Amino acid sequence: MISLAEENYLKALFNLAGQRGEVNVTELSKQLGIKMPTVTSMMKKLAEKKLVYYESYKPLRLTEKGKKEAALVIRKHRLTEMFLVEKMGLGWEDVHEIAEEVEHIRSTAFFDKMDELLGFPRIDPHGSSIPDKNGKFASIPYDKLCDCRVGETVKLSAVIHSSSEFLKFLTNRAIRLGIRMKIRSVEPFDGSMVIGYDNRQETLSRTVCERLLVEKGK
Amino acid sequence: MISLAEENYLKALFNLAGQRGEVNVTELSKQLGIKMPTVTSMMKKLAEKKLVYYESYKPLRLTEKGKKEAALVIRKHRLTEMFLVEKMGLGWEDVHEIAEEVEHIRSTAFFDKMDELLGFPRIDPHGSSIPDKNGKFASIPYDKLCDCRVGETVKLSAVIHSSSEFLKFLTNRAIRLGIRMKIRSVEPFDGSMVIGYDNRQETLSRTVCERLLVEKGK
DNA sequence: ATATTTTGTTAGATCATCCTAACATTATAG
DNA sequence: CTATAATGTTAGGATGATCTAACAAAATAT
Repeated sequence: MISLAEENYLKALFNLAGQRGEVNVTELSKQLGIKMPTVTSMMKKLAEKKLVYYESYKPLRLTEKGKKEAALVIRKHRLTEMFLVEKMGLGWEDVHEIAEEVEHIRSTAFFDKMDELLGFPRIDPHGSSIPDKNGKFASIPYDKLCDCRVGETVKLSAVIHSSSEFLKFLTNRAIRLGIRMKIRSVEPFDGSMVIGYDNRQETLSRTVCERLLVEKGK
Repeated sequence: MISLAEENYLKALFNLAGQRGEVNVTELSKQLGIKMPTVTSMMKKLAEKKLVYYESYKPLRLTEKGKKEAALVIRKHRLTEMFLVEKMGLGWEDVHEIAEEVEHIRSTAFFDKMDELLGFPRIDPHGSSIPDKNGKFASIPYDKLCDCRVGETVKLSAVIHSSSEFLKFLTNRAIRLGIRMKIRSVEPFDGSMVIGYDNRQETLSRTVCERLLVEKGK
């Protein structure tokens, strides 16, 4: 049995693990707001449960089992967020916090029902992939907006690591999932882009463009 | 701040407190499946928080503050059950267990939204009263079926302490909220009643009749 | 009215999760 | 290539919620 605390560690590990799948104790500690010694001892416990690979002074990695468990928590989180937004009419800014609690509910029937009512979506309201019942992510080949070229027209399909500030930023500019954007120009100096959409035009910083995932030729 | 464990004690105290509002340590211990010494020490803690009146060897009583907090948990539980049944299409038998977890979610917005989507019901799918945001129960003057007299016709409006076995029992006999029942006879020996409804007739034990809440003259 | 049973409390332990302070290792910068 | 900084671990302690064993009070039964 995986406790609520353990689930939070697994989820954080999953979210922090980049391409290499490695995470520092310091990073994890900051992400969770939990002091490093506590993290270390929890890593030992998770290692005993075969959920993480842990060796002193080495970076942390999830085992396959750990990845699956993390994915199942993420599934519950994302289904909840989507359900709250789409079926209950709550605001994007409110749902994350609620989902942080709901994601720990044991009943799979509850989440499977949400899944069904939502029509088995593979993408959540933030544009992130929703793992299936087995913890598998559907791989959807997105490109970062910042990797596109001037003149391309693309469809905004997902948003990375959305904080509520970021979501407000996007909302304020009427940037939402599904819109077509045309890249009018790129500033070589700082990588900011001028984007046209919906009869309007905005300059987006590199930081923003790295977080907007698009599909080309759509 | 009231912890999850504390909320469970308050809820159990509320549910066990009858007319007199008093509960034994033994009863509470059995209800929660927690050993008596643990209950005693929790009572001391809740007394410090002004949620219960506690004196050694005396029955336990909730304070007004304790009643309010308990009512708020019960509100969340009942709204959840109703939402799961009415809006998500889950079965009555499944929802109790899920609601036991959901009821501890902090966000009041979440439950207020359920309330709104359900049309601000004051009665839940089990026929129990749903407290409002301030922890107030709408007083609905029900009578127990067993307190009615032969010949009376009454409307079934609520069901007390519904276990899934009890709900199945009722379903099997097509006894559901809203039906009119006529009391055909009462057995003085054991208090069982013969009831007519929907062109059928059933004998209900005293135990069952104590759990069926009805409105007279309706 | 005393003995027995039931009920409730105290004392002391365990387990999970967290903490701080001190120490150890690894990485980095002169 | 050492000195310093950053990162990670160990040791020991706190808190919340639980337990068992032993004791105390209250209720009950003969």
